Amino acid sequence: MKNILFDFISKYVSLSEEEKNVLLSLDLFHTVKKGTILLEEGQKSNDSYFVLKGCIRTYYIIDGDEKTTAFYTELDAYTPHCVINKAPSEYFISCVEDGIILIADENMSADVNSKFPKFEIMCRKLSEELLAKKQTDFDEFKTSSPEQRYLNLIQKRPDLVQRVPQHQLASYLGIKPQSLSRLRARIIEKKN
Amino acid sequence: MKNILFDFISKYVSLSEEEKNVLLSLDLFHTVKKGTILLEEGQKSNDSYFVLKGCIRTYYIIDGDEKTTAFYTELDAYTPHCVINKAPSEYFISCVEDGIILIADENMSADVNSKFPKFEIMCRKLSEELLAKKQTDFDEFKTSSPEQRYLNLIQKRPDLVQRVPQHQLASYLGIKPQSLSRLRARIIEKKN
DNA sequence: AAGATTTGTTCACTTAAGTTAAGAAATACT
DNA sequence: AGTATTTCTTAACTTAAGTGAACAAATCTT
Repeated sequence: MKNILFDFISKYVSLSEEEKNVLLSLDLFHTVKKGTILLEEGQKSNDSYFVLKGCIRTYYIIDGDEKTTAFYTELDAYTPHCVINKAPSEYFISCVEDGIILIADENMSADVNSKFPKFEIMCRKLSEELLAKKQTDFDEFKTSSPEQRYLNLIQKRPDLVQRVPQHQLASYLGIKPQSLSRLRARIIEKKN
Repeated sequence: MKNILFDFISKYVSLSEEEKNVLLSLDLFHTVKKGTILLEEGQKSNDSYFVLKGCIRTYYIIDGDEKTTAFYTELDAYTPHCVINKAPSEYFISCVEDGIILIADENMSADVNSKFPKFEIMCRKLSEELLAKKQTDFDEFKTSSPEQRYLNLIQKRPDLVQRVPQHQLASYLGIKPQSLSRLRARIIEKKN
């Protein structure tokens, strides 16, 4: 797990042994069980996540039912909105599978960032990159139909379709579970 | 214009006079005419934008017609994806109105960031904030209907509905111009 | 293993968006 | 000012998503 983390970091900055040891002294790694709720609606939090293994999802409860809006899997980093704006969370975060998650408290990060400017640089680069990518994903979503979005998902994140329940995928695609079922049947129909 | 910029920056870090002077020495401010194209599809660029006055939009050309996916107005900062991934742009950026735009070349930013860690911190905070907000906007988009999205837009960015052509708004809302017309008629109908 | 719950599919019906086309209104152009 | 172009609306028709319900399949639970 350490290696996975350091390999990831090395894409942004190169760490000395000392810096690596500082990170390892922080008790960042957590094993989580499927179904564990990491954050609840209404709750405040200072935790950012980095998925080493497994899958976590964010979901809202609107009119009584779940709307899943995002999945984070291996090597995905994620800071919830409530950490940034210091307000109660508007959504839940839970674990789709058993996994290993790195959890970094904001005070921790601030500490490390002020001691090692390298981390500050890494965080900036990573955020800039994720922001650009998020915007592109959003663009793609806006400019395509549910069917195109599903086909696109099969291409870009084929694992998700396997590891995540259909009804969660449906809201991730901005539609109802029944529509996803129908849409899939339609695609198979077209192939023949 | 200088004051607008420094007021904005002061929300993230406090600058010394020296640091302010460094910024002002960089020839960042540009007046732009409505219709000016800042970036074309296929083109490479290192420029980030900060809108002091006016409105810029990003749009794709898909099957021959424009799909507008984002608007940036007063105090919005924006770095195109092609700057981050060093690849040719997949979309255009153009000016919706006459305006004043701050344009920062990446070399410039790198220079300033390495001389003044404060800027690095500001960029990290700003990116983190924008990323969190973008995700929330995306969530909202996914979990609502075109009509809800339009009503939401009237609440949150009422200026946009005034200053931007309907057909650009339509693709921003993920629908066709005719559907936006119909949807607006439907809303007015409901009021009576 | 039996029963309960969650998950996924199908169907009939409703609602709204996509499509194509025509025309009105506003804006830009010379 | 008059013409051309762009922008916006309306309408009829098509297509696909939303809704509610029933059922099948898979998965917990005990």
